[in-house]
Amino acid sequence: MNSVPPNPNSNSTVSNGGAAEPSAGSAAAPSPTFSPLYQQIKALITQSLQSGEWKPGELIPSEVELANRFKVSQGTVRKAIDELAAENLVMRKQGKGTFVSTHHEARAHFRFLRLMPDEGVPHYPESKFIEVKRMRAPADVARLLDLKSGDAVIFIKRVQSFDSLPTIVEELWLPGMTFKGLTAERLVEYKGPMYGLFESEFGTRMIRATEKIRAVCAGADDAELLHVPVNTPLLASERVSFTYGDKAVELRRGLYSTERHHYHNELN
Amino acid sequence: MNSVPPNPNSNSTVSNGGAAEPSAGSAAAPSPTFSPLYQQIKALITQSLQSGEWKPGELIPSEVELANRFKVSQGTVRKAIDELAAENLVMRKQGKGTFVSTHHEARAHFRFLRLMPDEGVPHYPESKFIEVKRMRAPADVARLLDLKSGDAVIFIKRVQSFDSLPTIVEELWLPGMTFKGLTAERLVEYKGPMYGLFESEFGTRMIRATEKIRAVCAGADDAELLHVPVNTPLLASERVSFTYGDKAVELRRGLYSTERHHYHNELN
DNA sequence: GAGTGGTCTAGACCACCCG
DNA sequence: GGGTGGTCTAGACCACTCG
Repeated sequence: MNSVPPNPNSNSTVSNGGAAEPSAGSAAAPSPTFSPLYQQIKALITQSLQSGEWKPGELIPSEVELANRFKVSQGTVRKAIDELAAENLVMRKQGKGTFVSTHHEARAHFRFLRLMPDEGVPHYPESKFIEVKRMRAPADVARLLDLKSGDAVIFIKRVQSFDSLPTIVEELWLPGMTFKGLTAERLVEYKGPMYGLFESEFGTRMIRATEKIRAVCAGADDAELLHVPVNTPLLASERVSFTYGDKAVELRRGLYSTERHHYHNELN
Repeated sequence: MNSVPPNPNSNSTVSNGGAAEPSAGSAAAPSPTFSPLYQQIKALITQSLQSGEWKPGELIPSEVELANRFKVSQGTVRKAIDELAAENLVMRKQGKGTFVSTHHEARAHFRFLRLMPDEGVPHYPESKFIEVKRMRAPADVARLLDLKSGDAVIFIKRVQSFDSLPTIVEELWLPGMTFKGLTAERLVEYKGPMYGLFESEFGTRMIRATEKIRAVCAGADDAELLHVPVNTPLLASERVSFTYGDKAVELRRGLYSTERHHYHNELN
């Protein structure tokens, strides 16, 4: 019994401190910056996602294939993919394979849209665009998007309606660099969530976002757009969305009418 | 090579459809209700948590010990504990062991309190209790807490202040059954988050919650309590909190002043 | 039946903590 | 130095999908 091969830590493309030489038992400090193998694999897979080697909606190579490619065991790439799945970058489907997540799916639509109807089933709103223009980033926008004040940004203002009832008025700022060529026409003709368009047309996938929410009173303009009396209380949300590498690529300020809807949240 | 023992699926306390008999290869349908071993282990561990065999803050048995107890491999209990840790029921500490999570820790305090200061570091507010009484559950409260209308509930109203500035006014309803003996005195003298008291004194641990958020205008009473003008816009939150077994054990309705604070959320 | 993800095991070794 | 969680491997088998 117990005659397993010495497990030479399978040298490979990736490693920690030392290059190879796993033989002796007491040499080389345990590497001050220790990073597990599966984290390195995860980073490599993430790179392939970011670079577009595997596009949203597509099937990525199987676990065994990736294990061979990276010269590690299947269990290790498995753990890497587990984390990517937990972060919604990838979706596993037993018997079929692992797919790159996409914002073109019913499942993804309510990951960022948290406004739910008080009654009835959630559904996606229709958009009406009020304004789309290129401009220079104001100081506050520049700061949140990690740009320089005065850098080119695209500004979008729209109203979203559920069952023809205007409920959300939103202003968006996007880095001009990243969204070169985004036009009002393209926005209007596009059906489905805006993040789907960003992903398909500009190769920019929203990964996560942070949101700050307040209560405010409706001003005259917004009251008119939302068909509510002036001074109606509204939810005000400020959202910054991030793509790969924690890069901020969208600032979105929304006003939500909460007459027939509420902001839904799960605390875990 | 390749002379591993036949892996008799190690019969055990737990199992799926068939009792044992893992020998033949083609008998017994693959059990219509298949539940992985690690899920069964997870359920068993959860039972021990719920029953109080291991109390909040305490060390639970080591992975190898649990593996022996349940007659499974360490890897299997590991996967079970992984999920419990992901659900915040348990906390792993390398080199020390696995501990039952508790609401008495700085880490846990902001899991349910999402109101953050616009500037400065988050800290926990001071409470001032306005009212504590036993009453019969109104219909809407009964429905949300899964009680019968008229069942005994405890009603609590309090104001919470950050740096002596009143910011939150909250009304809570708790099932009288679960929180027998909860008094105003006990609440007042207790320092720290209320969920800590619930856990220590009543053996009821809050696991998760759902929240619905709206914008409203301050009425006269609430405006006075929060030191804001009447009709100031406020965030209104309705939270239902759950303990083990998805049992609702708290209804909390809060009004938040968002002059100097905001509701913070992460979208993943 | 072949391929993919999902489960389970057994064993080795590593990083971390503490007495 | 011994215990605990954390990583990694290798291999077997299961559940699911699809042609």
